[in-house]
Amino acid sequence: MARLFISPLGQMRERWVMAFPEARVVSEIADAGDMDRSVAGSLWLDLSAIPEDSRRVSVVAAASVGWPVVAMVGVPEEAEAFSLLNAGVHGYCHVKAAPEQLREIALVVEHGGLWMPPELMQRFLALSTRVIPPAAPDSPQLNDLTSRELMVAEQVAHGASNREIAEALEITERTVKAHLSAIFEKLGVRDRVQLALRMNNIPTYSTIN
Amino acid sequence: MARLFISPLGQMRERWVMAFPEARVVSEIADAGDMDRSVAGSLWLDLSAIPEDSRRVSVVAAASVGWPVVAMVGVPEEAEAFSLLNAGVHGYCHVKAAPEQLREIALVVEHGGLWMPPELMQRFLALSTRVIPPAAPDSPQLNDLTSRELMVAEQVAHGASNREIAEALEITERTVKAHLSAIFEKLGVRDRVQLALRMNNIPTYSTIN
DNA sequence: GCGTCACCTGTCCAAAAGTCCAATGTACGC
DNA sequence: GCGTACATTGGACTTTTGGACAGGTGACGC
Repeated sequence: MARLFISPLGQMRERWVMAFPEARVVSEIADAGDMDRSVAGSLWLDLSAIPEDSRRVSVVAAASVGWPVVAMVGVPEEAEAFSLLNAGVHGYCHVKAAPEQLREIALVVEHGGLWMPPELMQRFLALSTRVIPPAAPDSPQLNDLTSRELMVAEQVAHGASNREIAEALEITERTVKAHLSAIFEKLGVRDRVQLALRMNNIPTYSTIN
Repeated sequence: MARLFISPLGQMRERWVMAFPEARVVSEIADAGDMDRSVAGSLWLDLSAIPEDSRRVSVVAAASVGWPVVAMVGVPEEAEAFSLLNAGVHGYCHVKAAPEQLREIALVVEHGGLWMPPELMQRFLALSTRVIPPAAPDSPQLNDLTSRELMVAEQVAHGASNREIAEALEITERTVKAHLSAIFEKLGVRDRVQLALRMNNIPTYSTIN
């Protein structure tokens, strides 16, 4: 199993060597061209010295290699973690992670898994229902809506005004309001904002409290 | 490393034995009470024979044991995968997965990772920006907002009314409106619904067209 | 000191959103 | 046929929202 570290400094940190004595290191992704892609392995990106706004492009470039990519940062942060996952990383950890942990992470990502610090993982799982595509809403109560009501609700879920909905469905604005009142009642929300959030599987204050 | 299978049939499938000759099996989660929790291990839930609507509770019960849980289903399906992840599973696979794959999955989840079929994983990562919590939005334009404006925007993102925001921030409803006007202007949205969607990284008609 | 900006507030006004009560037509099952 | 659910609309009304115009404070840099 081959491990390639990419660090602007161009040299291995002590911990990395302890975890993977045989690993190689380059200072830029472009320098990785000569590696043997026929063997399995993983790519380890040191992002700690790279400015926030160019991290994502580095990740995308690294991901194009084909090996799973682990992003290492100075301070793991929720929003960034999700952003980088979106860019294609399979691992996200502290740049000063202990050797045993590095090996653990390698094990996970090299076998098709996703790894991030436990707190982040927990948070990520808790929020995962949000990624459910709008086409497949999970709220059982939505079945209570009539077909027409559902059409109106979907428009609201996309930010449409009453007038726009009326035009789209070729009915009166008055009728839109009637449908909306029925929808609010059935779903237990109080206005279109909460409806929009509900339709997109996003919790609101009223659903929390 | 201990593996415990939970299957309504109460017996191991051939593939499971091939993957983990030493694994145990029980027919219900409640029957797992006598196991030794001091050693590390994983829980494998056979959900193929359990009706859709009670799968989630089974998972929650299993997750409470403390070991990582792998859910095995007849037909892996996107929406269900995300729902079960939310319920706490760390693995989601086909109930008829090959022994080598089962071992791979075990390796991943037992080392803190998340495993699901590659297609689902890819889809999941692609959608992951959606889970970005409102507290840490990724839209660059949000940096233009002042701290106070951001507070108001976040409240709206959770479905709060002007009155509620005013109370929460201890300011006048009038001031809330002033902040909102500034927010609409800066973010280029026209009303609170679109703001709420924007804050949650959900596209609206106006952002599409 | 002076300009700028964030922050806060006020009044007035108009539009949008939402509710209550009531009515009509249509489709469908028993 | 009759009851029920649905879709549609109207009138009248209240509440919420958002914009226009105007003004106050305090912090901070030059």
